[in-house]
Amino acid sequence: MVNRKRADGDSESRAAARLRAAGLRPTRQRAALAGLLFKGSDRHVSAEALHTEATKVGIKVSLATIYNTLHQFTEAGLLQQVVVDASRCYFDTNVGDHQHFYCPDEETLIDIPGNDIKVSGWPQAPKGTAVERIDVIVRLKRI
Amino acid sequence: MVNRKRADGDSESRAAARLRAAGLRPTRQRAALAGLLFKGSDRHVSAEALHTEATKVGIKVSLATIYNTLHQFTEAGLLQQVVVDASRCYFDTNVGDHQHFYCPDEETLIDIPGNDIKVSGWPQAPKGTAVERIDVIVRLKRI
DNA sequence: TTCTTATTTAGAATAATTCTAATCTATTGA
DNA sequence: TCAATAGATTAGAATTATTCTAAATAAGAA
Repeated sequence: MVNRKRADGDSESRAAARLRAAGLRPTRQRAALAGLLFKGSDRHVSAEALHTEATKVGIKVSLATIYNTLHQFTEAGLLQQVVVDASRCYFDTNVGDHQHFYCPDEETLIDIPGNDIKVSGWPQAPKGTAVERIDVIVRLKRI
Repeated sequence: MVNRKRADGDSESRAAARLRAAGLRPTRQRAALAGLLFKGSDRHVSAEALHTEATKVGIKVSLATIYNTLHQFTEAGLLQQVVVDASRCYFDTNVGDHQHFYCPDEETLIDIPGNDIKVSGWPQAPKGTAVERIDVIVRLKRI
């Protein structure tokens, strides 16, 4: 019998390979969190929400490690930060070219494919700087 | 002789009229802060920075009032909030159609006129919602 | 194994913001 | 003009999200 703790052991070992490729030591916590984050379709998570979710499925991890991990993943290009309002920040597993709808009422983000939305005509970046990235938030209201 | 505390009494009384028009009682603190905010050209201020500035020019006002006032002004359409990263939020005296460059190194915002920059092609807003506003942050990096 | 170094952890510290309850002040109307 | 009242301001406590710290643990190399 294979040494395996859970049914999703596969997604964790895939995660481990992915971490190694990104230059991150695949520790138990990082592999487990990567397993959660990259298992299904794209997600937008807050640190607190991920901590709650991890705890719920039996991953023992501290909130400090959640923050460390989210930032390391972001550094490594596995995640992207989306800031929608003061002190409400999400980590997005979709790191491709895309933008977001934001519903303040439900505090949820919805992806807008980069192929759909276009930004054009910004002025030249100030001397000594270059454009790193362009973030668009299409803010919604309930009607 | 006219009853006037400072040379900028005029900008304060203009501010008072503006507050009244916005449905806000023109108290001493609000008039003084409006005087600071709307005197010159457009600005991007943080709560802390405005408090420091107010204190420096002799306006006696608590930080709580700064926050209250900035939010009330925003409600009233005199200011607009710009969120650039987790827990760094600015209030913008330019409430017209425009967007921003953001330099993370210097933590400064630069206006991009709405005539210059264009966003197009976003999908239909989800059922029951409408687009309230579109915010674009052109993030810069030092080169 | 054992060693070394990176990682994780609990809990303290920090920072920005909001809340609270008491005090004060602008406006209203007598 | 003045008192009443509703709204505004205040200091300081509370809250929230996040980061820091120093000790304990675990991964990878020898």
